[in-house]
Amino acid sequence: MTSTPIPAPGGREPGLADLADLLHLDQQICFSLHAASRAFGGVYRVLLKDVGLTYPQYLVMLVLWEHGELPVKKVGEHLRLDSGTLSPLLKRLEAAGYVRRERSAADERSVTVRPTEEGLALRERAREVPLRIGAATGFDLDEIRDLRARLDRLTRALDRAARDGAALGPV
Amino acid sequence: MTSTPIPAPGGREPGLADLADLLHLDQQICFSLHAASRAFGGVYRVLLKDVGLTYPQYLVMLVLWEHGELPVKKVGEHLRLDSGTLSPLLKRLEAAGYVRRERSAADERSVTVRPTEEGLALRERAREVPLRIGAATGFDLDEIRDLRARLDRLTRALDRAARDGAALGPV
DNA sequence: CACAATTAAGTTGTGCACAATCAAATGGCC
DNA sequence: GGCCATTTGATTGTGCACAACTTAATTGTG
Repeated sequence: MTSTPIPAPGGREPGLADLADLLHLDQQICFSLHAASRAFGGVYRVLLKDVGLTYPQYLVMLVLWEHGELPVKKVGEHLRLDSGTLSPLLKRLEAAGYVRRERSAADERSVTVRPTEEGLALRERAREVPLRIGAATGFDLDEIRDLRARLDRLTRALDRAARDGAALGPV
Repeated sequence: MTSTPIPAPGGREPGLADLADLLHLDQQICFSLHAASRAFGGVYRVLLKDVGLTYPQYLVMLVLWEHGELPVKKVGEHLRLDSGTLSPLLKRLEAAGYVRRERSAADERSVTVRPTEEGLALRERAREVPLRIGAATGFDLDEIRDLRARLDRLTRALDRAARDGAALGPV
């Protein structure tokens, strides 16, 4: 199939001004996202310093607090991270005493990650983090919900595009 | 000042359900952003592979294509990156032949980054990237604009919170 | 049972992000 | 001029993200 640069959902043909705009907006939407993600990282870094976790480690602990005990594979599915990222991260969490990793008896390929007592206790110390993050955003609940929905839709579209590469092929 | 966990802009007192919700939404908004940012990275990785740039390198080249020649400091201001990130990145771009770095004669502390002919030629090869990214998002121009505005507002709020730490202090 | 294909983790290598630190150059101020 | 704070990059160290590869265990199939 040949290129349809932007399949305008409204069915409207983009004019020249829109196209010129897009060449900038492209830069800006990805950059805005990148910047927002790093800004979040900065706030989490401050908040989690006392707790003793990095932001990705915090995400892993959130998953474990909720599910209690999971194979590495499942943790990766929840967070969309692969073993190349999780293996060293989990080792650091284990070295810090927050989780234990054990080979599954049922399936020797699988490694089960389980929060320790200390890891569970960490939940208390991180209890206030969500509210402070919420306050730092300056967004109210509805705005957060709405933004989250848009981002998730965006992620699904991007994942789809990257997977089947349909929109990415030669123009 | 004491804590006002979420200063609801609507003036509405958040109920218990909202608060419980927030403890999850917090996780979800930061995670959604994180995921969207990485999803973008994946699409850019595919698109830029042929061009021979990583996504952050592409951002630097965008800045240089637009401004022609800048001190490292200015590049960092445009992208919110510090020298610890830019120095090795720029060295890789120089090794690839896309930029040249020269000490400024006027101020020996400053290093000027200038795209080479090859670096400028790269612009042609990256010309279609924005449209393909736009197509991959599945968003139309208005949606992109709107999302960008929200993200920028979020980034400003988070930066402010991280800087003066007002919202981050002990509750 | 034997053997190929698949799956789960781990390992290695590259690159980005950022804190902390350092060195050199500059500019203001007495 | 001499001194000190500031500015600008570079360097070092830690950690995340991901591609490519390896190893070991499991599953499927003839």
